[in-house]
Amino acid sequence: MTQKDRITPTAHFVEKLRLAGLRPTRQRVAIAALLLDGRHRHVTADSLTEEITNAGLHVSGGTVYNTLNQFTEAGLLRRVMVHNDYSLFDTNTDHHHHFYEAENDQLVDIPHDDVILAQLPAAPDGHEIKAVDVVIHIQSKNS
Amino acid sequence: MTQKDRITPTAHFVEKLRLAGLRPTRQRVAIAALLLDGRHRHVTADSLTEEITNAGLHVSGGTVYNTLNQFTEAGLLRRVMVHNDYSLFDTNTDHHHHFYEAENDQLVDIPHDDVILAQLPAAPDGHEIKAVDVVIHIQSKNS
DNA sequence: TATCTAGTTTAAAATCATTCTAAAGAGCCT
DNA sequence: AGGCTCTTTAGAATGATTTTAAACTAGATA
Repeated sequence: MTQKDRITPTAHFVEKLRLAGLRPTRQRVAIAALLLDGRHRHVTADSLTEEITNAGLHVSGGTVYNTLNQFTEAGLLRRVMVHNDYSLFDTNTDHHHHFYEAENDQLVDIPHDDVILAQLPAAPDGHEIKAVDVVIHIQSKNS
Repeated sequence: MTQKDRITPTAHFVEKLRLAGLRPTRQRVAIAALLLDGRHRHVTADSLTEEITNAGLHVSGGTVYNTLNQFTEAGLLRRVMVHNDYSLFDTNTDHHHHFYEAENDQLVDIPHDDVILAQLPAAPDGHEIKAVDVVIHIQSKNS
């Protein structure tokens, strides 16, 4: 297969990584191709490793973690806090919030037009707001 | 010292635990006396263990964790999600939110009169809202 | 008050996500 | 190609939390 056959050419991700100040290694390009294709989803180190394996590739565990952290630091991913059991990464870095259903350990995006924050409190003296994380915990009605 | 000398008599916590459906064991009463005295603060399993030690008592690590979880389940404490490194428990179970300063790993309550949520989105079909967690990440301006 | 039993506590081992380590490998500039 | 630095790797280490199996206790009952 030629490069032309791909929807998103490798060169695109190489460029994206360079812009983020990350050297485009084979591993990082592969992970970028899986995660930074514009689709919005939530991954864990584990689920990503599985995807990599399913794609017939191999990236060591340590590198998966490093890459996830580097991508987050570079603003290519967003870390979502829902519990202390493991880290969740969101490929949607736009400002948005989540519903979290503990029963199934399921995270769902809140439609962005469902305005939530009408007003933010002022940050304490000498500080500025960096990010706002809203997690609405939900449960099935029959419980 | 007599029971009368104490600000909050042990009987009060024994009752509180009974109401929560928890057998008032020596360990649980001790922890309740430390955490459920009405003061608002944030503790970790570690900081609580330290407090217990400073009070001249001893409760095993496993029990500290169990108790923290049971109190949370019973609604006597609230678990706050700020990072994946360890669990934080809030003795203030009222509806309120937090500022989180990653630099110093510091959690600060948002004054309850600083209204944030003007409107909540509807929960997905068949679900209801159990809790809303808002964490505003802040950082010092000179960085 | 002595006895019983289910619920608790204990110390220690086990778990598990994540980070660290030291050595081998790969971009990339000249 | 040579070389220098950044990366990756497998495996060991870390650290918070949970689990284990045995010892203990609250509270009910006789």
